[in-house]
Amino acid sequence: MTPPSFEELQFLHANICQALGDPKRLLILYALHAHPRNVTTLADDLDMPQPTASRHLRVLRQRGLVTGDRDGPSVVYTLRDTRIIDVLDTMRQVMRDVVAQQADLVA
Amino acid sequence: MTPPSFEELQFLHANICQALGDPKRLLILYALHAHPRNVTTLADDLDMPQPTASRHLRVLRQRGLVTGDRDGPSVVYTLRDTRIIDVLDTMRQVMRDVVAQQADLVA
DNA sequence: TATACCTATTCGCATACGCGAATACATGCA
DNA sequence: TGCATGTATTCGCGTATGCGAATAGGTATA
Repeated sequence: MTPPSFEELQFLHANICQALGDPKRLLILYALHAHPRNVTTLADDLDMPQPTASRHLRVLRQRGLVTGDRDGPSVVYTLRDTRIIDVLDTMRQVMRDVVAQQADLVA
Repeated sequence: MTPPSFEELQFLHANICQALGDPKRLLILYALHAHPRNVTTLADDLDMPQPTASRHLRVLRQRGLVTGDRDGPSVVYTLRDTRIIDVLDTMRQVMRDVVAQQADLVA
């Protein structure tokens, strides 16, 4: 993959990185990866107020990371691209390695 | 990989995601991936003030994404884990696909 | 239309973040 | 010890972001 220009990195930040910039949104992404849900159910499952979940879902939807399909009175939200989960899992592994390496320095 | 708890996601956010939360830091990571550099050279190459580069490097260093090794009067910064670049490249591809899909909706 | 349910938005506030400018700190050499 | 080079930090400011609370909007059914 060719190295990105600063303009592309600005887009990347605005469209993806910024969306990953809140732990509750990460939690929502993993939850929707487990299975799609509407806002009320999601908010209840994740123990957060419905407006909070709705606001976070808007951020994720505007950036195309989740889709919302109306089903009668409710809107079912779905994770659009599972590569996002791959990305987050890789980050988790990197984080673990970093922590392990820092622990070695102390030992 | 087992699903993460909210606590782990808070750590992930604080240690990795937050570090990727500025386009200039993404630029720095790609630049150091190309080859290690000291702060002054990096700032000059990326056309940003030296204190700005130093501040961003501190964020990346504190989270273990880059390392700084002193070499005489200067400190050479190196990307610690190239999986970070893999992660960013995957994000770029996801972004491109999202944009392409949005373009299809208009066409 | 009226009602109930689900979803989205607005407002005010507090917090967090990045920057420019200036400056302090550290290292190596004469 | 001075001096030059390179690095890191502090301060004040403006901006961005998330939240709680309240409320507005939208959809289906009677």
